[in-house]
Amino acid sequence: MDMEKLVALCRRRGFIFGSSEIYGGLNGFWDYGPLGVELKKNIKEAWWQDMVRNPPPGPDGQEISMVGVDCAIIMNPKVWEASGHVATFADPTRKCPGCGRFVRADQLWEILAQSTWMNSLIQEFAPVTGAYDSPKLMKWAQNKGKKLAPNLALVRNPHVVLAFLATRVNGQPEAPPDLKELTSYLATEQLHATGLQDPCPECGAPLLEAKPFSLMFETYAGLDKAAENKVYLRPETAQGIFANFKNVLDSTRLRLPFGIAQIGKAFRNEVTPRNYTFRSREFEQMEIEFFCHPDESMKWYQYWRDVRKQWYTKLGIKSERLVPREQGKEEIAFYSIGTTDIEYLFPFAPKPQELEGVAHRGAYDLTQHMEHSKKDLRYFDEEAWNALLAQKLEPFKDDKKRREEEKKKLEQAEKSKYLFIPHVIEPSAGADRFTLAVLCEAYAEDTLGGEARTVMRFHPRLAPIKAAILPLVNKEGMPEKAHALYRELKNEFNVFYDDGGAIGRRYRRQDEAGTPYCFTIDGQTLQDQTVTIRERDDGAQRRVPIDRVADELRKALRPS
RNA sequence: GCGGGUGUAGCUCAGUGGUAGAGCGCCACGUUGCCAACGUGGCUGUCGUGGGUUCGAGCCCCAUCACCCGCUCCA
Repeated sequence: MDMEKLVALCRRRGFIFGSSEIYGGLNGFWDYGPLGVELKKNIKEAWWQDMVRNPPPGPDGQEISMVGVDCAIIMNPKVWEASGHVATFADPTRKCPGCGRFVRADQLWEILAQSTWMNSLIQEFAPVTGAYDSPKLMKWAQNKGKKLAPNLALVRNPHVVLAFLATRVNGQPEAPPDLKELTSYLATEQLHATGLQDPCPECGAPLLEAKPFSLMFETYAGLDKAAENKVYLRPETAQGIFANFKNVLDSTRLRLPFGIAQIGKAFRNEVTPRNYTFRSREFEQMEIEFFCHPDESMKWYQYWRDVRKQWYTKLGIKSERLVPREQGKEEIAFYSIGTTDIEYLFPFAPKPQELEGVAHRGAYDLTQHMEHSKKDLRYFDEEAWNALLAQKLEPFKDDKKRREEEKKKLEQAEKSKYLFIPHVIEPSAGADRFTLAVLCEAYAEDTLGGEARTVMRFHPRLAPIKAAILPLVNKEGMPEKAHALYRELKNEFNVFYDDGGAIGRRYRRQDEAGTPYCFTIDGQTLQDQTVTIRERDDGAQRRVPIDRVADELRKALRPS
């Protein structure tokens, strides 16, 4: 499938526009048009219905407790210190003017030690003493260096660089330069103008000064744009859930295990927004934090991994394009016990791309918030504790004094085992990413009755328009009859009335919008009260009594 | 940020210095009997933006902006 064709259709039919397009747009931001907003709304509603209001039974067939929240986008900035976002999203980063790469300032030397050109260069030095000789370095600069580190000062201007280095070595023979200093000399072309410089691990060019490169959008709460008023637009919705963990517990009578869900916007100042809406700077997440006992967490991790994959399949994503992938050790977050990415093979990328991450986050988040907020976020398993008490105290039920003694003993010895920080399973899905996957998956070109057509094969639950109501021709009372049906269905469904142009053209228009059904009122309708149902996917037609039409739609739109 | 590409009607594009065009779409009227029918009429442009060269610039030159494609991040 050709991505450009999809983008063109989305624009032409009003699914997706570039944000603020009349001013030339804004990179990384997108608007949903009349059809797009319905599609995305249907996706979010399907998720809410299937995950929050009616999640599938648990691993042992039990009911799952799920509730929702809707938190503010802007939170107390301490939330982001606790979550680790301020630290990991705002590391001092140095940019390379040569190749444009960003390098974490604090890891520069570790990264350099692994770089290709550095490893090649280092072989030119004597292994133990670190001594060097100029002709060897000159030779390296003129051969290997040209390929491996084209922007390195030593490569660009070897005579000058080696002269500087010689001056340094001869000037202080009692204190020879260490490898770090040596490398800096080799990266410096104009010592007196710039001072010693640090090379880019990729191309060797002198790196610019370190700057905090924050992926979080910043703004100010209040009129005074002072540092103490700085706040962030949330980079994920999850932290609102963790911050409200205790509120939800205290206000709902929920017991472990249970989940809290949230759908909402999140913002990341991505370096490179790309691939249509796939990597946007403003996007919407559908997140669950499922809290459970540490001993049961693996069971729940597997449960959510399977439930989430099945959900996508159920809504029409073909299984061969949808792949769960267990993250490897090198990419997994340090606090995570296991993470599965559910990926979709988009037309724009050779490899499947992440739609959702199902992460086992252990007790990391609640522990962090406990430390930073100084609030006790532990969970006391009262039921289990009471059950234990009842069992252990049973022999002493007639001896009140003895019972109290035993109870005290038990409390000292056992009670702490029932007080713990829950573990968390986090299925975190991208609403815009799934919307894009649905669009890609739905797009099809086929022939119908010998004519080529473009059709969006959305699952009926997701289709922006559920049905079109069409009078076959605009006479003999057909428009009136059709309009009455339209008025009735409109109470319950998003339906569309169209009497413009020939019937064939109207069918094709609905095909491009992905409308699964067309109800056509014709001459026969006026006699026997039946209408034609025309199916989007194959153009097949059948007659149905006009008062059964709403039932047909209801049946097609039922979740399971 | 860096490199490469693109920018003319809603869309796809033509227009190599001399009056801005075509097809599709869209709108109106007529027609209509199940798959992008037909007829008639109509709307649509700071030729991305700013400057320069020229008697004259959509076209040549400079600058600038936006978007697209490739490089470290991620839902």
